[in-house]
Amino acid sequence: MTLEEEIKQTKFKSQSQKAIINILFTAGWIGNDHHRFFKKYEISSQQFNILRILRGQNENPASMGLLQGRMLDRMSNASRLVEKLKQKGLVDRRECKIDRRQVDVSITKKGLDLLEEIGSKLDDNLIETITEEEAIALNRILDKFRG
Amino acid sequence: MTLEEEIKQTKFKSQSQKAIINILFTAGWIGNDHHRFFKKYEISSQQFNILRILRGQNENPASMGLLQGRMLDRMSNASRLVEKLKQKGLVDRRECKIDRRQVDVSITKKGLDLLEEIGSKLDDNLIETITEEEAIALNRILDKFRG
DNA sequence: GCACAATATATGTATATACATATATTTGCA
DNA sequence: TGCAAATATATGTATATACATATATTGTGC
Repeated sequence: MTLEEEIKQTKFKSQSQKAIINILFTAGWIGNDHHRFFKKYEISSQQFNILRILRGQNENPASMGLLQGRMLDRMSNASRLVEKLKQKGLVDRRECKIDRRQVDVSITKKGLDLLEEIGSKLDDNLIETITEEEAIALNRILDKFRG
Repeated sequence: MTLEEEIKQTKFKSQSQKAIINILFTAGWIGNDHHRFFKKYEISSQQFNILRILRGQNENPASMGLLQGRMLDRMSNASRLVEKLKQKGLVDRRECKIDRRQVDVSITKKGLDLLEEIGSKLDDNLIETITEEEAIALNRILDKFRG
């Protein structure tokens, strides 16, 4: 369905203005898909994002600041997400010995197992509707869009 | 900045997988911009969206169902957003005489004045970084992406 | 006409977010 | 060294969302 059909709006001031709305709408569409997918594993997509960043650290713990810098949705509340993950036993959080303001966050065996279980199912979930060339063009234009 | 620089991630399974992350990241980027913009007017972007839909109704009231169908972020809670707007005097909500399950929601003079005040400042806010041709390509690929 | 299904909206609960502010610790500089 | 500025994290508050459920009203098949 075209954007016009989806939100029943026919007039846009420009293709750029329409693109903005299209990006927001498509992100919501993907977000709903992810939300439903992760529900099976009792985590949110944001919590999954943190787990993946921690795995990428290869044994090195991450500080809250590092997590925030790599998260898709920036700003605040890495603390609260880490707290949720800790309650589920998926991460460890301990005081950083070198700088006691910081905390060392690391993924647990249970967290790694969960990531393993989820595996590639996430992306398999989305059928490939666009070609490699289109994906490359999309990435280029989005990067340019953000300036 | 490229997506890789923004989220400090260098490996993606495919251009499509990268595009998904890019769409989510860019939508968050736009969302932050909108959030800051609308703060000046003491409404949220979702509340603004509802006001704009109501203005598009040209005097005809809208039901909650109609609002939900046209919102960017679907599902539930049009009720709560309308309640917020009503408290600010920007919309009216009354029982629908024909079907008493429904409610007739309409924009007030104050609501129209606010939309007028915001005017075109919203889009002026975003500098045009991509060309018309790129915007057209972006819209086409996003529509195709959603299937 | 009436019982029951379908529809429209509202609300309770859990989650996530932005922003402001609070607290603890470290750094830097006179 | 001592003390203010900077930094890292945590938390309070308001907003928005998904989902489940509740309530009121309308439609339908018998």
